[in-house]
Amino acid sequence: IQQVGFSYDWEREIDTTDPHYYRWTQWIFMKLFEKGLAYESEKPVWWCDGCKAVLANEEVDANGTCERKGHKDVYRRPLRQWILKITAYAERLLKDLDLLDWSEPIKEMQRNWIGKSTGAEVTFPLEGHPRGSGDPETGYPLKACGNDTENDAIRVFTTRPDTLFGATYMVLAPEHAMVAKLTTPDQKMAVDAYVATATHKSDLDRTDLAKDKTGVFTGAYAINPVNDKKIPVWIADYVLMGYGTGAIMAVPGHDTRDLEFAQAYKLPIEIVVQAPEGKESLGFVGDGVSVNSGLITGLPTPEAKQKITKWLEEKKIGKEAIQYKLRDWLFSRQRYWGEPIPVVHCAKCGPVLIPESELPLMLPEMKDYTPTGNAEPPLAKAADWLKCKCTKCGGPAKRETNTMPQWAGSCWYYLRYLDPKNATAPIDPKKEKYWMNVDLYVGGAEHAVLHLLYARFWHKVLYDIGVVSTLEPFQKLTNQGMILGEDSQKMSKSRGNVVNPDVMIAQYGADSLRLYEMFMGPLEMTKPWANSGVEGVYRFLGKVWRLFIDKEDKLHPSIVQRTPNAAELKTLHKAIKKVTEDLEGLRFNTAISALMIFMNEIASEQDHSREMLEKFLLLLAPLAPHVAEELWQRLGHTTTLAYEKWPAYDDQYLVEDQAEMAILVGGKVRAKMVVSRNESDDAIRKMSLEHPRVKELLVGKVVKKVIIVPGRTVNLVVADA
RNA sequence: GCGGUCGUGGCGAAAUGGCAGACGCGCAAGACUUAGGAUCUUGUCCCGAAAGGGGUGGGGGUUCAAGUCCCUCCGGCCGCACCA
Repeated sequence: IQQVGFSYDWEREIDTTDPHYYRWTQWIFMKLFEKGLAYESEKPVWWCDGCKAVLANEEVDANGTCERKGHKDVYRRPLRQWILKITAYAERLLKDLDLLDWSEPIKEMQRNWIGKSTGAEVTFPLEGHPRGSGDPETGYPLKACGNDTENDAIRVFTTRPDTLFGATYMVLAPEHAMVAKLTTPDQKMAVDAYVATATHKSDLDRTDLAKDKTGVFTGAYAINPVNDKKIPVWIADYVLMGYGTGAIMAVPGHDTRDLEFAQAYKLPIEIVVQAPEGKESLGFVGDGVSVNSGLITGLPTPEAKQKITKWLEEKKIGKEAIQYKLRDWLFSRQRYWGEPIPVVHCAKCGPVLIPESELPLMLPEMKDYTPTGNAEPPLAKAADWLKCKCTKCGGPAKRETNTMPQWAGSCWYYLRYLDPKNATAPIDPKKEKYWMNVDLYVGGAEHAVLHLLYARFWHKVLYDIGVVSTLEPFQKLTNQGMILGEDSQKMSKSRGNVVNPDVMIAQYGADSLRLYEMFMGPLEMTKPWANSGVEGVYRFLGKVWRLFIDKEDKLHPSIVQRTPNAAELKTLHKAIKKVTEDLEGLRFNTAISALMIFMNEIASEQDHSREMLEKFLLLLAPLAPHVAEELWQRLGHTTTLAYEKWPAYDDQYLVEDQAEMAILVGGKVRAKMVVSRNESDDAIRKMSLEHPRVKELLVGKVVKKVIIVPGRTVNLVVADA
């Protein structure tokens, strides 16, 4: 049986400074590059003028303050970066979630993060570029695309093509490449000023929903292709460059944001969807019936969407389209520590991979690997290392100075862990086949999106190039809940509520700490720490110890060689069954409580069967391994209990001869009776009706029905006579 | 705003739709002790002397039976957040 459990503590499981680990991580990058899944692009990074350094996202707080030194002068600055094209795998990452045994909330988080929307792309010609000025074949301006300044049309994405007739204006993101081209001379000053402020705003300012929407008219007009109406083109920062085409058709009648904007700037608003009975049509964003909408008037929203999309396709001015919220993955860091990216830059050939024979490419030894003071990464200071030859043309070239993020190693450590010393391949295919995929992955919910999405992406790429044989890396995923401080707040140094495990171990031992963490409550639940709780499980372990060991530190004389009696067997097998099933389901808290019940039940016995106590130790072992192992040895065993067979339970010992049943009259517990196990339903019915207390209650009533739940309850359904 | 999740004693929590509060903490009383912050025993949801009654965030519903299923409202936590 393969039971591989992993937790996200990978830097302890893998030697991250191992040159071979560098080699294969870089090798995977090369495969990504070869497949066109790694590309360079200008992307903004946080720059702190005070530190004179690039900051990581987590080093900038919500107000745009540098968390290192508290500098206020942090802003976005575009930088050449390596990007991985995770969006090319968006559909597979979404679809294959169905193959996984993960909790629904985590799957849902990934689905939201990937954010698939189905709708349509529609091309809006610009005024002054009539039909025919674009593509000669279609007779329509098709040269419409987000960043193409040769456009004579604007392309938008919408999930509501059925509201096209209500599109009364258009909005471009301030960064949209068409802005400069479109803007009329008299609007240029206003537009330039708006664009300048927008780029200096922090993301937080821009996405603050509480703030009023702002924007500027460009002076240009577009034509709504469904009704040939002339509509103004605006720019506004509520439209994001990073999603869709960076441009929208605004339908103020049926989009909350567009409505807000239209009201602020007195733009026309048209109602094109009739809301259902009792709801206001203005601002209605749900499904209704199309009105004032030409060929789709009278159709319910879903059908209207279909029909208008088909019409757009026929006219070659639009088509069905899918958009994802998922963005490509910014993969480079301006840090020293990290795997160097195995690329050289040649003036003639551009970015080129180094030869595979040169792997691993290690970091150069540097006296000073602090930031350079400009946006260049620290490696830019390693002059000798930097100089190299172009792989393609042999001419002079420079090494890439960005390094990989920590995510790189964490994306495939679970594979390398199975074959950590392999120098000729990332992993031996035989080992991969034997072990993969990971049966159980335990980690915090903080990895729900980033790590678990990145690792799945790499895994799928490795699948495509034949390195792994499974579509997904982690079959079952469980998120352990966070343990809060005793004040029910997140543990943090600043709150001073951090519980140090070393202190706990020194005071109570590792088994007590471990046992308490499992006993606190369900694994996946957030729960507060309580020192008194540790005390409780510590006492339990003390009780166990004293059961085996007497005051002279010798094996307790009450442990004798004898067959357990029926009562003991019942106690034992009850515990075996419960612990076995609970461990399977990761319900450690109730497994431990079953062991406590076992202890309570045998507490009053004069002597104990050795055989029974040995089985008990085996049950305890996974939960408190040190104590269990020590007692195992004290019993005279010379080998570890780790390799002993897990005890099996036998249902025959669990059968109760008698059961106490509750008698319910009209749904309320009114009496109790003891019945033997094999009593027939008829007999039970008779006994319950003859119970003196029940007889009293039944005066003036008739019993209409009797429902018997074996061994538990008898419910007498009554009515007035 | 959207998505998710959770509301049960003084506290952490149990409970295939079938006797709510298992187990542990805390508390109380007792035992053993020179002593106990060690250990053991007993008790501990609320009202009530008892008989009995009430009780799983509020309200409604389904069911012979609801902590559990459905609707609705309130509150906490987590994630995303102007995603067109």
